[in-house]
Amino acid sequence: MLDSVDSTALHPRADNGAITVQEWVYRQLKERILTGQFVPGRSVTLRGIATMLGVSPTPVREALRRLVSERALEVHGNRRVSVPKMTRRKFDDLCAVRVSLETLAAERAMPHVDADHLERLRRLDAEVDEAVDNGEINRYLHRHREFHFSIYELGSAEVLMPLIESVWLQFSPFLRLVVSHIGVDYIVDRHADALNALERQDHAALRFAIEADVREGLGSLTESEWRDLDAVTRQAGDAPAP
Amino acid sequence: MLDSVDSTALHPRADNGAITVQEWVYRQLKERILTGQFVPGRSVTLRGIATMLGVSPTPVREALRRLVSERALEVHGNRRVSVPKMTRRKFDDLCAVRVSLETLAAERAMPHVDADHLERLRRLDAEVDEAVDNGEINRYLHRHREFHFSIYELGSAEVLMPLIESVWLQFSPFLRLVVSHIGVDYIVDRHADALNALERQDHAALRFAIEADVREGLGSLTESEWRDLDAVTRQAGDAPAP
DNA sequence: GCTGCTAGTTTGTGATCACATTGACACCGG
DNA sequence: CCGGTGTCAATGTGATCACAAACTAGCAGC
Repeated sequence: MLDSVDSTALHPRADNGAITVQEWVYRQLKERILTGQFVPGRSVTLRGIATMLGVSPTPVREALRRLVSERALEVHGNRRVSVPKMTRRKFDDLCAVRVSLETLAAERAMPHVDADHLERLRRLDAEVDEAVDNGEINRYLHRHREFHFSIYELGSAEVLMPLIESVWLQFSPFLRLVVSHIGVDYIVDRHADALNALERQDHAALRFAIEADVREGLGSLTESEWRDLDAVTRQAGDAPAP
Repeated sequence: MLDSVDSTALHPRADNGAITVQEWVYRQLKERILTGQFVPGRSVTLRGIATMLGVSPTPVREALRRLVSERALEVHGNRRVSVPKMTRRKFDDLCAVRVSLETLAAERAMPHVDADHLERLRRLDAEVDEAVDNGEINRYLHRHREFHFSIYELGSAEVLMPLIESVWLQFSPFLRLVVSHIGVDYIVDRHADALNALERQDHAALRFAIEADVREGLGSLTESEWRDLDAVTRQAGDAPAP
């Protein structure tokens, strides 16, 4: 259990900042999913998580159900829950929804963006590029996510953000799988275009940049790469990503 | 408790079709929310639901958390959960997301629609009109929902449907409030246009019809109507809709 | 050698209990 | 008459327990 990753990951509830155990477990699992530490196909057991985090099964069950609701996990007929596997069909749907939702979110964020935000976004983008250059997968995934969400959260936090988060939760384990098996080198992004559009307040250009960023990011997986990934997920019964 | 509404609402788990109590509770509450039996602002207590449905608090808590995840309910700082109140801001966001998601879903459904589906949709639309003419609010809400979802479920069930459902869960209590306080007479829909576009396989016309249906449906609430609805929800501590 | 059955283990589910926190309401002092 | 305070009920939370279903493994029989 050498993968105790995050800031708030002290011991079970050492922090005690008016946060419930269930909420804590939920955030732990969500973070692990978003950073791809749960590989698609991996089955998640209730007592396993409970003992891993040092809590009772009750709050774990609630956290798992929340994640199932958000489509980050799925339940099978056996009542077992696991990280959903990716299919081409689902991948296409996710891309389409990402385009639809994230262009809308970006457009809505545009009026609220100011110089400080732009500066912050540029810094994040620079860190993304840096992570790509150095081949730092974890840092790339973190910054990439931070960049996108830093835009979207400006406009409409209440309605759009949860939906986009749900899509990312479905997307991320697969993304992690791809970048760790195919490499981070082929990653292309349109962050610079998006930032310029944001600065010029150009709605159309922003939409185009976001759409291109989503579509080109992983849209061009070849047939053989799909088969390769399929083979990887097939043997995934356990064991988190390296 | 004279509002035991639905088909599957026998006694607690008299059916026993390999369905968990938690799932049953979830569906019960979801149905009640979608049909507007929980008015915005109403606070929902755990033990209250538990005794109402004749089960223990445990599965109720899980069902509530699922609904919170789907934004059908919200938790306050007090840990109390309630049906969220609608704001103009949120309403606008919901409309924009509905347009974005549902036009996409309709477009994706188009290739899969055949004569049987069209016939079924026409029948549903006729029932919607009939319900409007007779002022049958409950029937209207049911058929209206059935009409839309019958289109969307054709195309992409896996990714899009849950998102659309989440939006409808946020939308429906308010919709019920509106039609029951302002009347069902002013309701306009573009179902006929959508059906024609579907038949002609006209993507652009379909998108336009869906967008118009969403935007015109409740988009034109006047200032005084908003105030009126606000006054209604303000006094909503308890008591389901009539 | 392979299939089918059976015992033991694992896992999810739900009820119950104990505890902490919140909210309500009456009471008391000003 | 009003505001503060103490008490009690109500509520959410989480651990534990008992039970049922599912999976595993081992053995017998064909």
